[in-house]
Amino acid sequence: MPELPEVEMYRRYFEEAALHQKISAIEVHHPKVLGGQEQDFIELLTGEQFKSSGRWGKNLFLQTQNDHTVFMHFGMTGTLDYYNASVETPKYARVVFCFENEFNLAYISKRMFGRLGVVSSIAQYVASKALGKDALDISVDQFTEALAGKNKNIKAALLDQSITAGVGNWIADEILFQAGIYPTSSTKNLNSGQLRVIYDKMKEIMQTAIGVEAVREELPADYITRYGRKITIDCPKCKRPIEKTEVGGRGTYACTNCQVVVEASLSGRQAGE
DNA sequence: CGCTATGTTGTTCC
DNA sequence: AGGAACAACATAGC
Repeated sequence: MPELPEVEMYRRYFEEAALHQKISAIEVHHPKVLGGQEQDFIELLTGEQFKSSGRWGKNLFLQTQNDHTVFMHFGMTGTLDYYNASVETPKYARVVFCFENEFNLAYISKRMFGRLGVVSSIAQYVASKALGKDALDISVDQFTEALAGKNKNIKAALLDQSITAGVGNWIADEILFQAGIYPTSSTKNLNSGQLRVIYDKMKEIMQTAIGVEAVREELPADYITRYGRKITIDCPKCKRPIEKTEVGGRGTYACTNCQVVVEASLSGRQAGE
């Protein structure tokens, strides 16, 4: 379920569980998630110890004492599991790090959309994927600059990892709901005040989600993503039904009453600019 | 059976 | 050039 807050939880879980232990073996149950890197991956990492971790957007990085960096992207259905080697390997475990203490760390990917591998540095990976700044690190000026000159709907822009990294489909909906802006509004029509609100909500929602350890049911009562998609809810603010549409090819939830479609201003220049 | 799904990438068309 | 639309990837659940 990994958007930025979930991946941050995975990072903390990893830090508490699996640092400073020698990797005695690596089991590759499904080579495809390594993207053809299987031999290098095993050779470079066997015998190493993880000493630190990092995160950039939805990507997790595990770094060894000899400065090898393992990247992990989880697709739609990935997670980590640290477990005693004496118990059964978890279902959908694709790559398993076996440590000398008889515990294993499994990279799990049910739908096989996730990928992992070894790179020389976080910076190298970020550059190769052309990722924008992490959604928790980006400044409002950098956010505004990254959107400058774009003409795409704001929801697609938020999901664009090259603009800012870490926003997924649910958080994009939540940001725009909390900001009161309809998802199809074009970035070119948003003024600096509106961009500021979107930026502030993005940070606030990320931090709130991390604060509840990414447990959806513990999100604030006025969040539309609190119950997931199985429960049809009414708008927490105006009580009218939440609309389900498709924007940018993704299922999209919004309130047509509380979220305004921002149109081009007739004057050609907007107030406050 | 048909449809949808917390994501990314590549193609094609405009 | 940039953006939209769409398919592909693999699997489960409704």
